[in-house]
Amino acid sequence: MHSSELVKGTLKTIILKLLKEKGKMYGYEITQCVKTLSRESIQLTEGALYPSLHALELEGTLTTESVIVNGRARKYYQLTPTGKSTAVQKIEALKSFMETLNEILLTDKSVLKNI
Amino acid sequence: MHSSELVKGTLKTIILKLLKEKGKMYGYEITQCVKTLSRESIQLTEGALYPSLHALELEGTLTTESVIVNGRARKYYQLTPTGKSTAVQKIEALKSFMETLNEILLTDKSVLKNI
DNA sequence: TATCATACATAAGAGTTTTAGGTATACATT
DNA sequence: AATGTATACCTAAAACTCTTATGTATGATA
Repeated sequence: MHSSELVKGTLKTIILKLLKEKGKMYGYEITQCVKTLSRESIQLTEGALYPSLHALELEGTLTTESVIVNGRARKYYQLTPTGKSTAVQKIEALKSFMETLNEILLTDKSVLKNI
Repeated sequence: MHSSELVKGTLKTIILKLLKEKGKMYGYEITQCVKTLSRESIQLTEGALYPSLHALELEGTLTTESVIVNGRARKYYQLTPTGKSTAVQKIEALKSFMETLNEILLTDKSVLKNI
């Protein structure tokens, strides 16, 4: 299981990535999807997920649509047009950050000697 | 410049990685080293760095040694024996998390359809 | 004699997550 | 019939960490 410390900074980007690919998803579906994709190593908590979704909605990144399926309420989230470009930007920013991190993690003693 | 949101979760691991490679470093040196290694894209703030260093010291991960160099005080930090294994674990955990993230970021519509 | 770089540090406020709890339906098992 | 599990939403207090702003001080440079 990955530490929640690490997941924190990437939560919004993960949500945006999934919505970008899938079109629309509901909260519970997002938790299950992340769980499956991460091979059970990321378990989003609802206390973190829902406030994030609501914040993204307030920012204008997402819109919602409530429907009843099998007698239960579901709230689908999908990207707005501006939300789509936000998603692209956030995803690129994360990739870029990961490249930087990789360089740091590959740094060894001999490289550091010259800095 | 990478968003501080992303740096947050990885700050301690970055510190531990540098100390593991370099043996001992002082606070200001860490900020400059990260700045250089990241090609100016990560600028650690002192308000985040020092509390983290102090926390790591309290946890028993680091020990400190104060010295005067060129008339100015410096406080060197280095890993304790347990700190070394903490560092190795944290670094491995970060690598593992990055692999998981990569898988998520590479996921496309067709893969999600089957989940 | 300013100003920049070096070097440490902290505190109030801001922001996010954790933890714990609440509500509710459908379905399978005991 | 009752219980448990999975589905599905949500929030609030407390905990945690960072940002922002500030403070102290020395050395070098313009």
